[in-house]
Amino acid sequence: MSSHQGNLKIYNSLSGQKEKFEPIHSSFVGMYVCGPTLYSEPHMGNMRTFINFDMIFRYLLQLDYKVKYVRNITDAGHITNSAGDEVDSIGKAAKSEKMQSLEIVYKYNVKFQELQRIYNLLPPSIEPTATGHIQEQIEHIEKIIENGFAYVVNGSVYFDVKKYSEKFEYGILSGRKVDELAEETRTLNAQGEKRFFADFALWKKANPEDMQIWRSPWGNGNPGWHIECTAMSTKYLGNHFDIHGGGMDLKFPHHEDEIAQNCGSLGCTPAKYWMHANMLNVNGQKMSKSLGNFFLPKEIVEGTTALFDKPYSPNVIRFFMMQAHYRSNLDFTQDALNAAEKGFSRLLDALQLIDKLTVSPTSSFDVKDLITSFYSAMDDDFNAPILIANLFEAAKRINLINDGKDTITKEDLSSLSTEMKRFLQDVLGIEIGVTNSDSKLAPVMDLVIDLRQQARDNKDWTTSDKIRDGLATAGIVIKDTKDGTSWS
RNA sequence: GGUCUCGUGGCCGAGCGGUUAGGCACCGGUCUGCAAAACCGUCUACUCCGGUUCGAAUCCGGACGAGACCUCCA
Repeated sequence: MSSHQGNLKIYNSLSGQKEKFEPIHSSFVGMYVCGPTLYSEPHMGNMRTFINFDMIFRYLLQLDYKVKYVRNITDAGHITNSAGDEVDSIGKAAKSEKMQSLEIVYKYNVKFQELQRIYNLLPPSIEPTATGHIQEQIEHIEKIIENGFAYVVNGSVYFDVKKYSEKFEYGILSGRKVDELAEETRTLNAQGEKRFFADFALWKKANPEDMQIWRSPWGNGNPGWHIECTAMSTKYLGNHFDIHGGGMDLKFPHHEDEIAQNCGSLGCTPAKYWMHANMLNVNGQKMSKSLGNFFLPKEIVEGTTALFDKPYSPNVIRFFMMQAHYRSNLDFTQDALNAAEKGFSRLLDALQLIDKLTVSPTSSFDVKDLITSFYSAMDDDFNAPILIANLFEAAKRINLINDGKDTITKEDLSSLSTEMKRFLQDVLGIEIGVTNSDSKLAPVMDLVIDLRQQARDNKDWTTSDKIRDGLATAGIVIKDTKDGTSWS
């Protein structure tokens, strides 16, 4: 049991408050996060959510919790929305790309896995798929019908929100009231087979043109959108588990309906803590596929988006994202990215310096206090921006020690070094110590720098400046320091 | 139309009753053959109007502005 356990507070969307984190089974944590629907390549906004939950996963591990992290893959198209329109995103993609549905999913899953590697996401404990759990979904639906909270119409099954509301409270997560829902809705869409407009599909009868069809007690069809998460979360984490996460936009209706399904089937809410990560904005507006204002996580790394005139490393992007709280909106702009890039390299420079520092018999500042501040930042609802601010404070101290204006003991130095690296690398998931020096170029550069140094020793400024300017044209920057010349 | 969130210095972004958040840029300094880089220092803001309070960016009310959800969405 880590001494740092027990201080964590989490903002629970269900209560709207920060709550002390107390796992259901002492040091075990069950966490379920809604993953992507793989009908296309996940965009940067999608990635932000996964990166944020990766950070949360990492910190929980750091606190020595035994975490079971389940993140699903939606590989079944959902053919209805409450408006009654037919929207099967995967089927649509399959048709337009002339592939089978699972081929589409496989194709984009390969890309998604690659993105996870690029952005240094830890693999979840398990990534279950919707199509692999059709049986479990059917069983849940049967139980809901049995409990009287769903009805069958013409081969489809709908959740009965009115019946449910007699015993449970529909809308506890999103704050919506069933009686008000009717007036709230801008346009009352065709209810079709539904008894009440707020009812939602648990199972939908197949259309002849559907590409994926499953057999069920109600005939051939497809599962509804929400039931897959209920089936998979309870299968792998139990009826009631610790954390359920996802993007803010899933709060309603998806998470609300998950709660209803869980209560309707098992009599209890699925999760103790609900966490919602906020959206990524582009020019103040939510990045989304439908708005078309998105770019892909690979494009920004390769520098191929029109939005930015240069590529950024995945580390810089992660660092940039971690400078904003997971519950806040974040605007992606070139200026902000450049600022993050500079700040990040400042932090890296300090970390490179840390192992070269000379130690003293005493420390001139409270190192333990500084380290504690790393933990308390993260304990306060995963406040990564504060953590980073504290890391910069540490970086400043390192520089001051280097300048002889601060002192540190051997013991303090070693724990500061360990903790800084731990938080940057293991908690924030940002790789440090990456050198981009080309192995073939390095000896050439050594030679060039040596020649320039000779010229400088001879006070031949014309030659030395010519070398410096020439390299600059080639994109190589020469840095003269006290300890010699370096390049990048 | 309904529900909700938010409006912080040139930019990004924390804080949410009393303390310098932090980063980037600017400016000053150190270093340097000159530069660049690096490091140190400085810069003290909270949309507006009322109210509560000894004290408000932080709480309450109002105005204006922005965004999210209500339809597939991370």
